[in-house]
Amino acid sequence: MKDRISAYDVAEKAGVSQSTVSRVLNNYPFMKETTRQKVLTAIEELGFTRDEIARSLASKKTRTIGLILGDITNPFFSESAKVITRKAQEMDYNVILCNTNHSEENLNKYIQTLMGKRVDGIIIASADKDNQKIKELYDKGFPIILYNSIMEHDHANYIAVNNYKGAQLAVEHLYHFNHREISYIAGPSKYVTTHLRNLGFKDALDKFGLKMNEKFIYDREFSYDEVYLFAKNLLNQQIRPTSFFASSDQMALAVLDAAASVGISVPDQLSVIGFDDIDLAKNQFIGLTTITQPKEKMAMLTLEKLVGLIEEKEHVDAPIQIVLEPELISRKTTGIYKP
Amino acid sequence: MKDRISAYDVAEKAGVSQSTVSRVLNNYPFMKETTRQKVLTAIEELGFTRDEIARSLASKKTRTIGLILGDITNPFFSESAKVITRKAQEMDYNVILCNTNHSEENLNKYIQTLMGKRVDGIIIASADKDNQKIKELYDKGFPIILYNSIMEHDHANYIAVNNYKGAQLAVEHLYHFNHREISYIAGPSKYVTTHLRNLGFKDALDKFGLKMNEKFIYDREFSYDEVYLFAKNLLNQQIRPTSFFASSDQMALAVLDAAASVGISVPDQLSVIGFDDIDLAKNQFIGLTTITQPKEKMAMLTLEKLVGLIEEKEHVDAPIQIVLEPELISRKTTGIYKP
DNA sequence: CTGTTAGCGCATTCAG
DNA sequence: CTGAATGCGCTAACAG
Repeated sequence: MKDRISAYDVAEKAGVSQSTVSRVLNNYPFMKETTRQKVLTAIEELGFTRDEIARSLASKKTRTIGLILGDITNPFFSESAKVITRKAQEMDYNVILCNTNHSEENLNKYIQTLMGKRVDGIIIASADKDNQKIKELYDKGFPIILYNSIMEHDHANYIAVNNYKGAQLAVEHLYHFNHREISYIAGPSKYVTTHLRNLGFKDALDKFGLKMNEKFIYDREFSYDEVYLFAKNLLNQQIRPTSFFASSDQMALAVLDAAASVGISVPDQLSVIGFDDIDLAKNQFIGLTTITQPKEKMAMLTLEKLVGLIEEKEHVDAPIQIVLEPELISRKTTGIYKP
Repeated sequence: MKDRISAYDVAEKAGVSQSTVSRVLNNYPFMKETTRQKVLTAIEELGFTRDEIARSLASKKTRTIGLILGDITNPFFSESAKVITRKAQEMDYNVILCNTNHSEENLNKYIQTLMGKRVDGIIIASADKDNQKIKELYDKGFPIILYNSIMEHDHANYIAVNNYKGAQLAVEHLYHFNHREISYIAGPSKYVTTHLRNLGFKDALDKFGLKMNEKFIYDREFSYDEVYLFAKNLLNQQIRPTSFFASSDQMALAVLDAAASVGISVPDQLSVIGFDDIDLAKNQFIGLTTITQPKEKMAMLTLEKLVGLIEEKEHVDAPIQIVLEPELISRKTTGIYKP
């Protein structure tokens, strides 16, 4: 690889100073049009592109944001990431993608790395509720927003759905379909979002005078394989639930997988409801009943707010905390229970 | 935000020079252990983290690679991205994710941006077969590898499956299941990979003495909605195919969606086979018959080779061109055709 | 309107 | 084994 062409080379060729080159690169308005053109043609002829690294060092801005998420293969995350990266491109930002596999150790490591890379801001889509690094950054005034994640403490910006209500909607739906034995794939309560869903689930049960069967509750890690095994095992018991509420569509898919593996048909013998409304849920071959999260809107909002924090980080008086409303979409995987 | 702590601050606190701090940061071996400790504790106490931007400028390495792909919501890409990012983290590289939505304009823009950001290398997972920028970069000796993408010309490194054979396997399978009317969701021939699959498809047809019905071929963009509409329309005709071969599982899903929408049951009335073997294909609720790509292996290889190019880019004598073998996995969406 | 100058925070010679 | 000096390629005052 031959040596890079610098702004000095361009300056020399155009017969101007390097700072003039810098000015045209930055669209400085008060310039003689002829010199701008001279520089522009020199840039063209040399095939010059500016070194963003040097630019970042000098300007203290990288126009890069970090996006940390739990699992990019979960459509909820990839669909969100798609919106965020598109929007970012429109706003002239790049995104560094970090996949934690739901491990807090990875999360902290990635935060560290991203800070080292001097990103202008960070979006975190899977944060443990008591993570200290996030709190520290927030308190320092660093632009950081949680996407569908909430902290125990109030030291954070977040944009999320009303998870409590979402869970209630799910239980209501199942109850009205005559289900009394509901298995709940909750996920670990180290996330506030799942914690809130758990609360919503329990309160809804109470409301309908239903008792909770601890054996029907899965509260371990978000792992497709583990949930699959859990569901399969449950479905093989004498006394088994008539329905499942999974706190993500991905996990609902694992339940469907398990049901198919033991020959239980959905929705005739088992109802399944998810959470997220991933694109696949709409697929009529599957038709997953689920709770919508307004992903697109959430993702757009998150990026807009983040860029807002980055570009005018004066008034960080109150945290940004937005909660959107979920909705139930009934499709083919839930049906009326007939004993 | 208070001012950053620099290596000078650390140096001062430790009573050494900045270059010494730099040495411990870079694990320079020939140092007095006591000074190293002094520096280390100073770093600890100050909570110093080095500025990777400055480091990059000085060292001319960013330890960042660009990953350009067509659509992160297509599981084939997100599953590949997951492997690549994990592997990258292990090798101490970061990845900037770029989503082109299959537009060459975006592709070129992203390549430009990434070069500006001084990434050490680029992986491209959706490249138009005659893209000039890729050729230029390759010819300059810049580390760049195509992932499951091939160029018309030979100026490129790539790692891909034998797409030609994959398509043949699919047709063979369908043929042995008595299907004679096969619709093929090909995708645009601007990609060599799809072009090769098209060839494989046609040759297999010839081999079995089958005629190709042009109306059964979809050769436009990879768009879920368009494929859905195409398939739905076809399935509503008097004369309709008895089977579909889709050149990605994502598109196969669109076909299943369309079939469900018109009440055609799979595999009784219609067989569907995909390509990629995304995780979801294994889901027994769906059970998509498909052609495997050894994603994991391909992704690992790609990153290893790329890092190889980056870190020892002396012997770039011959291009890296690796072709892996696909395999057919028969599941539930294909069955024997009974007229 | 444009040139000069001084950093940005490190890595990297070169001395010692 | 360690310090001083220089520069990576650009931005951002400050002059003029």
